[in-house]
Amino acid sequence: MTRKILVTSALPYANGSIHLGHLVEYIQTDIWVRFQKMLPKEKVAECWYVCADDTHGTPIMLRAEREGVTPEVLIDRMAWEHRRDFDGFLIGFDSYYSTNSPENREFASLIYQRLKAAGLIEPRVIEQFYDPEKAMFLPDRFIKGTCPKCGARDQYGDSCEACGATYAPTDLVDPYSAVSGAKPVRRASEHYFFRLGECADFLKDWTRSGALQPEAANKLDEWFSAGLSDWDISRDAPYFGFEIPDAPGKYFYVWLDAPVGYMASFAHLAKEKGLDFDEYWKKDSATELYHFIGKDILYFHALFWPAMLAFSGHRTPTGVFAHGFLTVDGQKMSKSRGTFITAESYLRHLDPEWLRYYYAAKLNGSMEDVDLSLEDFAARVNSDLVGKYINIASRCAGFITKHFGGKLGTFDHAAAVRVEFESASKSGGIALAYEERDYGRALREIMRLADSANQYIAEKKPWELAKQAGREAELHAVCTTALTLFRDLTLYLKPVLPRLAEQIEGFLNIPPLVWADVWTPLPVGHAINPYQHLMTRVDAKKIEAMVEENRQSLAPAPDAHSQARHAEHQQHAATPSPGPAGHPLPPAGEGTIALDDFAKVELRIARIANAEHVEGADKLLRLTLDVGPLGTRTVFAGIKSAYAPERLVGRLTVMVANLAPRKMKFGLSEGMVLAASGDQGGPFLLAPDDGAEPGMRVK
RNA sequence: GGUGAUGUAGCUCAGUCGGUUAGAGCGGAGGAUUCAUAACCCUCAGGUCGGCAGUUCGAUUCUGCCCAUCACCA
Repeated sequence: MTRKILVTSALPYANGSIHLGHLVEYIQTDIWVRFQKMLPKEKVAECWYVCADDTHGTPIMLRAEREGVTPEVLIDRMAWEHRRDFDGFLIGFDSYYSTNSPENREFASLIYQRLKAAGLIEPRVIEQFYDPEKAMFLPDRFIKGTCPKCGARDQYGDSCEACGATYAPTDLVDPYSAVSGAKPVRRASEHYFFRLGECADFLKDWTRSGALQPEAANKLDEWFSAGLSDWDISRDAPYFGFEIPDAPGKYFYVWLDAPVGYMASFAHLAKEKGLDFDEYWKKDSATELYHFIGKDILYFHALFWPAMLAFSGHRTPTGVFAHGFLTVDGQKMSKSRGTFITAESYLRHLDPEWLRYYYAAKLNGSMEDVDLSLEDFAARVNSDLVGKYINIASRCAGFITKHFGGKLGTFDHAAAVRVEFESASKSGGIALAYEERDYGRALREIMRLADSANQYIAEKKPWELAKQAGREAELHAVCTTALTLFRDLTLYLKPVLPRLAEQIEGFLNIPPLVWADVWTPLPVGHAINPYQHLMTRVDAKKIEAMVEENRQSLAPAPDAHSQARHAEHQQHAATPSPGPAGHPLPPAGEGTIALDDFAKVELRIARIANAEHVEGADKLLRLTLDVGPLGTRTVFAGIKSAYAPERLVGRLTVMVANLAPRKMKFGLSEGMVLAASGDQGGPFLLAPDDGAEPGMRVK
């Protein structure tokens, strides 16, 4: 039977940059998809890989507000960044879309309405903390206070980092809003609940359908025996998301519409490619649907999501594949240790295929955590890829070019190594390992073959044959055979190393390699291109430089969840108040920064609408800045020594609009104005040329 | 605290549906070689298979307890 497959990776939240933890999943998924796409059409007719940015929720709303932009502007920028990072790591999405899309609104609403019609949505009044100053309800992570158990101050609303206790935000002693600092009040509001408990029988069956890894199924059993609680799927305005049909002021909780993004992204692809959406999503669809996720979001994908799908008349996932977290050198990723490494930063220093290979070598399809040991990483890439695999081509190609005009000869059928390669091909063990997501096993097998190929060369000693007259045919055959073996190894490695494989296809002058069941030598007389270096070794100094660049001694930022994705978790991960999370400082001690680094500073033209002395401050003036469409900001500027307030009112200057607000003795400062100073005096405020308008971006 | 996972050579990991000498790669030691970006090839390292107890003719592999690490507790 011909398979049609749809694959997803979890949607990264538009509140942070992609880092090496995220990449475990995207690389794992991408390898699997690339493998499927290499299979013959009779086996796998289609395999589509879709993903999207997860864009809704309170953290996005507040961050956008803090940066003085609309949420749409923020998520556009993040989507652009995410795409750039994924491209850099050769993640081959067929569609990368957004949950803030018309398709997503449509599907989320449809699913909701069907669940409602099925009697699975129940309104219920609940009491929550409300920030009277910001006029909004506060998610748990935006409430801080003193731990009721151990008395530690400034703990989050759901758990204490000091003693590990978990509790409800209402248990906190002296709670305050992390958004405004105000004391929250309790306020009642009607929420909509998805009656998950009603779906228990269905879910128990689905769990046993083989869609889950054994460890995951065990986990679900725990949840079943604890009893399934209903799920709060609505949030009150203000909220960045989709308003619930027929419920003004109520919005879908971001986690409701996030997985629906899989459908939206596929719908977007289907429209572009002329695919039949319903063939993939209708009830009892014959196609296969797989979700790659981190184990942290198993609850959403193994309970809520299948239930949402099933009870809204859709198909359910064929498989949910959960992976573990990433650790670096055996520990959680840490900003202070410099191991919280962003994708962007990695790419500035190192080759993406090195990481793809290393992760693949460590992945085995289970939920175990994956450790990136930086020392092991370099050793492994250097010895396996460069020393072992690439070396095969490097040591043989020269003879073909020099002695035989770049043309291949006959294949050495008598070689013992041939039997090994042939049986590896016939057994299908490598393919099975890929299919089962046990890439570590696949690579061990491939490297074992690479060892055999090197042994073959060592045994035949082509360099000696080359010196002996009359043995040209033998030399020709040995090198031809070795390059054929190299071609096979490349085929096997192609899902992991797509770019390198493409280069090698060019070098060997062959069409793109696909997964062939029967292993055949390259034809006699086939011309190859001269060998050029295919891969360099990892330089430990570059790793050090990368780690150094990511080290942030300041910002005692919470280490957070290494994998944190999606709103729920980002709420835990992100520092709600000051400081955009996930943005490394520019490289310290290096003379230059990348354009991207500069682009993070949002400079805007501001009109000084008012300026006044600050009571009790020697150096500060309180400026009220008109930033055009961004509204007005209060900024405290240390320019009192050089400017009388009345001289400033009405003039234009330049401000940093996305600087984290800073609480000062005299009030909140929401940015800074730019001024020059030096030995000759100052400060001197910057001013734009005529024509600049308040709110314009300075670039 | 509850639950789950993990704990095998210096490092990163396989493996054992209980059974004579527990494996690989890397690192390290020695040798060989020079085709290959010092790569490759051969040999070696002798690790109480986290600890304790139990089941068994026999356990690293099963059971229980303990310790350590990690994660989850919606």
